[in-house]
Amino acid sequence: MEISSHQFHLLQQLNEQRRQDLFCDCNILVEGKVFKAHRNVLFASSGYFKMLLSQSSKETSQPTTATFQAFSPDTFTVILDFVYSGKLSLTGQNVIEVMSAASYLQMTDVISVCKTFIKSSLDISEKEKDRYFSLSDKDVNSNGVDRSCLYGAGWRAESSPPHSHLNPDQGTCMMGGSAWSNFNYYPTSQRNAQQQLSKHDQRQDSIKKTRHLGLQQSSDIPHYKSSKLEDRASEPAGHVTQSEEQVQIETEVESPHVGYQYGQGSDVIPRNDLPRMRFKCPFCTHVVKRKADLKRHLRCHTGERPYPCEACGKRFSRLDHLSSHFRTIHQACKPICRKCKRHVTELTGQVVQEGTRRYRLCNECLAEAGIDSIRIDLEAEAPLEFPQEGDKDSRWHYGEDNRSDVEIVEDGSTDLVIQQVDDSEDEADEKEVKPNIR
DNA sequence: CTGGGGAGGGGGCCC
DNA sequence: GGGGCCCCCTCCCCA
Repeated sequence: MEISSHQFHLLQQLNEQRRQDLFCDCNILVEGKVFKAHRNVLFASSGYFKMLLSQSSKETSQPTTATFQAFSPDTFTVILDFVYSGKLSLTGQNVIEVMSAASYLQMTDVISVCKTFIKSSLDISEKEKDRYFSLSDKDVNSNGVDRSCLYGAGWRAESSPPHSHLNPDQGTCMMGGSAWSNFNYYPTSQRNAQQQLSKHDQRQDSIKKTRHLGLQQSSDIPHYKSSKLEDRASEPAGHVTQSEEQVQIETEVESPHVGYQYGQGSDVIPRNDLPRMRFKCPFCTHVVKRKADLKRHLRCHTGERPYPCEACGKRFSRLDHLSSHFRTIHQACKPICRKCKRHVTELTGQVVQEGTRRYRLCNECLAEAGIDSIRIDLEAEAPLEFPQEGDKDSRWHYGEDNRSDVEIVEDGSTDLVIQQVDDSEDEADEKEVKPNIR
């Protein structure tokens, strides 16, 4: 006989012990803030802690201490609360950093829920947009539902409120009906709600001279910087609370006389232009016309890099960037001498290979560099091309398990190979060989 | 320290 | 919707 409430109560007790600092044998230091927890619980919840605690399990008499700089204490609070309660408090502001931290801590369930949260936000985004245009749904966000979103993955004994189920694998995984809706179309609402500025946003700032919103990003996503976090936090005047903003937003939604606010008032998109710009990024102020473009744009927030180079292992967020990288770095497609920049042909130049990198040199520069005497590696003369679909034996194939964010170090000193330039063949390769992207 | 060039990355848009 | 190209910008390395 199984008592279903036992697990829930057990976790509740553990959480209580944590709060009272009872039997806590692990200290987690996050940016100076100390969290106390139980090794057993952390071990069972996180692949990272499992590995960490396995290694330090011999010294059980000493409390284990783990230090993190990759995410903020607030983010770790969300994670730890989830570990001890099965409830994940996601909001539009924290979802990226929580997902990033979960990735760091190897908590696949949390990652999965975050992804669902993001995905669902897009759906909501689209629906809300439709509502915006029709202006027929006067109930939009008028129910006062908190915009933060609570995901429960575990033992919720209570009956579930009428929320939509997003992820069956997460147990009673729920999300507030109109959560995020306001993040999707009304940039003014994001100004104060979001805390950090992504590199993307910074760039937008510099390019378009519009003041964009920040996005909270984890510091372990290298190309995001949080340097403007403080700037955001100290932004003066005009600051309104989220609830105050919500009122403003609702006013904007419901009043046909109010124009579409974009940015901080400096850029106002006339309502007539709205139908052309349909998809609003939930994390920043970026608006695109096509859903596919938004999907692509979102990768700059999620850090997702689904396209690995099978030659060097470097990963890219976009197929065309991978393709460009492969042509430039591994195929020596440019008929330009790397040294003197002159145009070279198969007669006037040769391809030089350094590790996985290939480039062209004219005969003069080859002779000047004194590398014309190096033997020609016959194997390296095989055309360097994107492997065909299913070509698992390709020399450039990097198996799924071998994928790594760590760039493979090229050995340019010993593996220098020269081969004849054959422009026609390269061009043929370019046309015929398509990237092997999965 | 600075300027130039290569590579990566993001957006727009066409096919 | 995906693939791909073009354009532009930033970052980084190197001379």
